[in-house]
This record gives sequence, C-alpha cells and structure tokens, in this order.
Amino acid sequence: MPRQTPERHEARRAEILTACLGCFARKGFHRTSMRDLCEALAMSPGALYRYFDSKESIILAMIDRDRAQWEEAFASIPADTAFQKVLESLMGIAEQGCGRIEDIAIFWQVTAEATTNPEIAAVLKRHYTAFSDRLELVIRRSQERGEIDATLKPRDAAVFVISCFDGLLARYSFDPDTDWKKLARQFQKWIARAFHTAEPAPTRRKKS
Amino acid sequence: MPRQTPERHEARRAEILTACLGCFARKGFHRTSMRDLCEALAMSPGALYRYFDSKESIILAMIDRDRAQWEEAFASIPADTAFQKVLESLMGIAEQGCGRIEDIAIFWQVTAEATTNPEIAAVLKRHYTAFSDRLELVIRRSQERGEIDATLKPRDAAVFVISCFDGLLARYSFDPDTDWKKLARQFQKWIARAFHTAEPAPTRRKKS
DNA sequence: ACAAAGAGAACGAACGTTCGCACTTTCAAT
DNA sequence: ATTGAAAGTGCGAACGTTCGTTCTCTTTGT
Repeated sequence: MPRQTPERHEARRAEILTACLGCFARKGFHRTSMRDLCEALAMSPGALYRYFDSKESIILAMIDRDRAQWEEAFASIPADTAFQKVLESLMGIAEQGCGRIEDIAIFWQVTAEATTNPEIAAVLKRHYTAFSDRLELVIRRSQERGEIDATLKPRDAAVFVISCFDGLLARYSFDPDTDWKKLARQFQKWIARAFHTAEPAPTRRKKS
Repeated sequence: MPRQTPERHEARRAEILTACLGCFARKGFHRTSMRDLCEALAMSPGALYRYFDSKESIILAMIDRDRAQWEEAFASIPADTAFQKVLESLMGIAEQGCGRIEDIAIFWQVTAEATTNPEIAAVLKRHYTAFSDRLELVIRRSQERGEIDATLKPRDAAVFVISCFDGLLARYSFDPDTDWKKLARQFQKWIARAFHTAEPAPTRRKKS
C-alpha cells in the first residue's frame, strides 16, 4: 500500500518548485532545459516527471504559488488599516515575499510569457483584477476616513497604485544596487502626492 | 558586378526586422524558430543568414532599432515645451511609434530577456538612463517656469514618470480592449497631481 | 564575367519526454 | 515476527523531433 503519500508528494513538489525558480531566474524559462533542472535537483528526468507532467506545468505551478502567496499576504492586511500603512505593508511584501531580485526576474519573465501564452495571460489578469479589487476597497475606506482625496475614482486610483508597483519593480530590477527601501519610500511619496493625502485637495480638477 | 549593394542591403535588413517583429510578438523569441521567420519572410534560411549572423543578432538589431526610434522621437520634442505637452507627446510616441500591442509584447519580452542576458540588460539600462536624463532636463526647465513643484528633485521625478510609462504599458497589455487615449490621459492626470503643488494641468481640454 | 542574392537539403546538437527497470516503504495476511 | 504483493520513488538510456546553422548549388542583375 502507499506511504503517507499525499503530504510527502506535495512537499517534494514545493521543494522542486523552489529549486526550479532559482534556475529559471538565472537562465530564463526557455534556456533552462529539463536537464538543467534535473542537475540542480540532483534528480533524474524520470523522477522529476513523476511530480510534474511537463516543463510548462512546472512554470504554471510556480506562477500559481507566487500568486497564492501574494494574495495570502495581502489578505492578512486588515481592511481598515490606514492607507499609508497599507502601502508600507505592500512594499514589505514586495520586498521579502516576492521582491528578491530573483523573483523580480521571474516576474518579468512571466509577464513576457503572458504576451504569448493566453493561459498565463488569463492567470495574470485574474491576479491583477483581484489585486485591484482589494486595493479599491482599501482606497474607498480611506476616502471615507478622509485620508485621501474623496473625489478620486477608487478604481482608477487602484490601477495607478498597481502601476506604481510595476514601475518600482522595473526600476529595481534594472538597478539592483539601489536601496530598495529608499526607492519604495519614494514611490509611497509619489502616491501620497497624487492622492493628496496631505495637500489642499482641489475639488475635482478646477481651482484656478 | 555587384548591385547597388549597400543601401539595398540595409533596406532589406529593415524589412526583415519588421517581419520578424511580428513573428516574435506572436510567438515569443524562443518559440519562434528560424524556420518560422523564413516562412513569414518567404525566404530560405540561406538567404536570411546573408543578412543576419544569427537569431540573436536579429533580436539585438530589433532592440537597437526600437531604441533609436524612441530617442529620435524624443529628441524631436523641443526642450522648452510645456511639461504637459511633453507628456502628451510621449504618450503619442508610445501610442503609435512603439505602443501598438505588438510592440508592447516585444517590450516585455525584451525586458524579460534582460533579466537573463547581460548584453541586453546593458542596452536597456543605457536607454533608460538616456531617457531619464532627457526627462530630468525637461522637468528642470518646467520647474524654472513654475509649472511644477520646484521642490521636487528632478531626477526622482524623472524616474517616477518613466515608471508611470511602464505601468501604463503593463496595464494596456493586459487589457488591450481599454481605450489607450483614456488610459494615457489618466496617467497624465496622476503625474500632474503628483507634480503640481495645488493645481492640475492648466486649461485641460477635456471635461470629465 | 562576375558577384550578390537566394534556395533548400543536410548537419550535429540539444530539446522535452518516455520507458523499462530497480529499489524502498507500507501493510494485510500469515 | 515474517512475508509478499502493491504502490511510491528513482534512475538513466533512449526516442523522435526540432532547433540554429552551414554548405553547396543555382539564379539574377549588371
């Protein structure tokens, strides 16, 4: 009869994913061969194929795990946290949860893959949508509390915040020597300025 | 005797690049084989290899051409143009010069490639640096003219603007159905809000 | 005539994946 | 306790394919 198979199998899968992530970050999805992965894992192809049906399924599983980690981390932030505090938390998640240079490399590779692979594009889009939804809620609450300009459309504001994150990651990945914390603080500042958290907020747009 | 070889050769190279760009955008760099390219070009491998040494050299040439187009377009904007007008022009360049969905796909693929290929990373970094330098100048002039908050550090502001562009491209590529112009206007607004001490763009043309 | 441009078969290498087999662990039946 | 079948796990050679590239040869324009 089988061992306590299910947990063990899942644990091994997780280990494999972690090792693969390193390889992919170093050489890219396409330049990393199954042989490379096997070598890094000290494992034969036959064994590896017991855990994943194909190379693509490894990539998909990796994306899915990352997505789940982000969502779990985000969900752990109480919905009524002060806006600036939420931003700080998100920067923190990005920093250690998914922001190591290694993971940023994967992030861009996945983004690139999405331009070509509809399945991955769909997963990413769902992720972004969930992210904006959550952010939208946070922003709405902050508006109610008067922390940020109440005339802003929450959905647009959420989209902007997400874009800032993308920009932050792009900046960091092209200049990994810069101080992440400093860069993150800078982006927080820009968002704050755009949202008029401290500035005299003109109603809607005209105030000459 | 030879044909009027030099110009013709260069023209053909350009044609080839254009066709390759389409293929790469559709299938990605790595999934596009030389055979695919040959088919799309109605050309034999032997012929193609007269124009490019290798697959990688095609990709490199493509990146270089794109970079040159951007820089040419950017350089054509007078340095003392009003800040909002510069942004508008940049959005325009992004829209038609390099912003067709096809080119955005390539953009992300190149970005991903840069995480893995130091040569491409160096090219991109140089591009970004040149871009920021130019933007920094524009911002400095705008500050002198009192258009945007004079207390902002021009370099940081430039970095922020570039990041917004990355974000804009990301947003559009995951949702190609959205109205580019509307999205672009939104980002302009965010930048304006972040840069203006109190007041968004003076006399904007659109009522919301 | 000559050289550039092109064609397309062919090459070796590397790819993702499969397959047959051996080893280990588990557990019901003895 | 011992056994033995079953299932989990692993190995690594081998498969067929496809890759980027090269080579030889023909066509074309001057």
